[in-house]
Amino acid sequence: MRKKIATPKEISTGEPAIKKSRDFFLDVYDVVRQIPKGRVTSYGAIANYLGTKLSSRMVGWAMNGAHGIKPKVPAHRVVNRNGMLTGRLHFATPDEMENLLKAEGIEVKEHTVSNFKNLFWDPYTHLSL
DNA sequence: CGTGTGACCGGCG
DNA sequence: ACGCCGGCCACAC
Repeated sequence: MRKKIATPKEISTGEPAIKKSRDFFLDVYDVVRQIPKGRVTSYGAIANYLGTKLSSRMVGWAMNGAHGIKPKVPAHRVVNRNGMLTGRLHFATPDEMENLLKAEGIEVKEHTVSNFKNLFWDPYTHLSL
């Protein structure tokens, strides 16, 4: 079930979306949407699940366009390998990401998810190929 | 079509 | 522990 979604450019410019989206983006969004509430995962884990574990940066790029698209993409549940909220500055406000996580019962200190190890949700494991 | 950049990651000194 | 470097690949210029 993959529909056409806009690229970060198209979204940021408020374009009609739907043009030449990459399946990669869609796959990323699908995975992110499946992250259970109260759990988090990393860019690398998603990339790994999609078979392109060396392209974790693309996951971040995809998140860049995950804003305001529908269905909602819980981008706040994606952090880097250390549990750090590296993408927080890309949200409406610098605290948005942190607040969303806290609202789900996740403790955040110093821009880092506490007990990240336990809350980590690996799509490669849970969505078994 | 070449170059630079990035919400990353793993490896190496 | 810490910092640097290379790889990946889509996109903007």
